[in-house]
Amino acid sequence: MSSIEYQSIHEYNENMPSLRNQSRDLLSSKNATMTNPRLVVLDLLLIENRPLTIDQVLTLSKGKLVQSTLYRVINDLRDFGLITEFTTPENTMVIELNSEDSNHHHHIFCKDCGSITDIELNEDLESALEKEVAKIEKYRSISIDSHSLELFGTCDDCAK
Amino acid sequence: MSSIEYQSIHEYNENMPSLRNQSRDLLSSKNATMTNPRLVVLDLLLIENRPLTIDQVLTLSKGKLVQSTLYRVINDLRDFGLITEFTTPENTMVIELNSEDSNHHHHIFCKDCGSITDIELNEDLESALEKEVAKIEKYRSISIDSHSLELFGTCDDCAK
DNA sequence: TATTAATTGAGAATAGTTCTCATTATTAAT
DNA sequence: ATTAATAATGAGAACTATTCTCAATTAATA
Repeated sequence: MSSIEYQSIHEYNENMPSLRNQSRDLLSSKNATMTNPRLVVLDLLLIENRPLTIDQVLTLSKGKLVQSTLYRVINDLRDFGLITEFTTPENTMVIELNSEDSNHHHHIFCKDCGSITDIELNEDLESALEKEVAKIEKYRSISIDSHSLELFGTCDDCAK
Repeated sequence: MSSIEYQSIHEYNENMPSLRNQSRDLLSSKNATMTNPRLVVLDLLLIENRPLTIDQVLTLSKGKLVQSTLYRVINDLRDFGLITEFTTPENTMVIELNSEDSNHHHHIFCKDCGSITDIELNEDLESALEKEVAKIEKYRSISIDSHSLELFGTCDDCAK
């Protein structure tokens, strides 16, 4: 994986009032204790606005996070319902903010640089998919809670 | 995960001539050296006819496989193109036979017992999906090699 | 059957994640 | 504001899944 993923166009520090307030709001909406590591993780997810791997979070936070704390904080934030956790095809853990307005979406994985991009299917296809899932449920007498479409390929930057 | 996954209705042993011959044929079709661990893994995938986790393979092989050898054999068989490797939502490695006649398919994961079931989408939906993927490729200027739909839920047995 | 090349078995090494527990920070109540 | 009670952190140990190492074994080739 190239190092491009570890760079950010944003210069993050903890003195960005509106950012920090958004993170505070997220924690207080869940009645969660407001601690620094939690705020740092939320700040990063808010400012980057994309799924991040553990390594990316550690790198982007520039030594402000202890690894064991990060893992614990991720589990906490997931339990609060603030983030979602998933893994790449190469089995790397990725976290993503559950924003209020974010619709159901899927992911594209670039096999070269490891970047992960959110995509939404067009409405017709998504509803066709849901109908098909309903059919499968009925036909197999199983109950399906959720589905996820993963696309694997090469992103534009890496194709060059 | 319940232990039901580790049981099999098949009584496997190495003296099943047609089974063993199928495994031999698979290896020779790839000009691969014919060793016992490789044959045991292929035998199991053939007789079980479903995706298997590492633990399932170890258990079903009843001590005939050494763990480090199993991992190496899995990598070999994958490199030969005989099996495919993927992971469950809980990050467990799963292997599956690449049978000649197996079409493109997807997986249902039961979150209770961990069973994995193959499904095929109906043709119309699969082709709609492919068209949508082509659109995404064009629109995002990326190239997509493959896609996978994962369904998460509870299987009939576990729903009881 | 002998020689060469490939694979195995057993355990050590590694990487990713979770656990432990004493210390520190946060919250709630005064 | 201060204090007491509760919760979370930091640092490293422990654990788990996977890969690596290498001498011994097995398979393929001539």
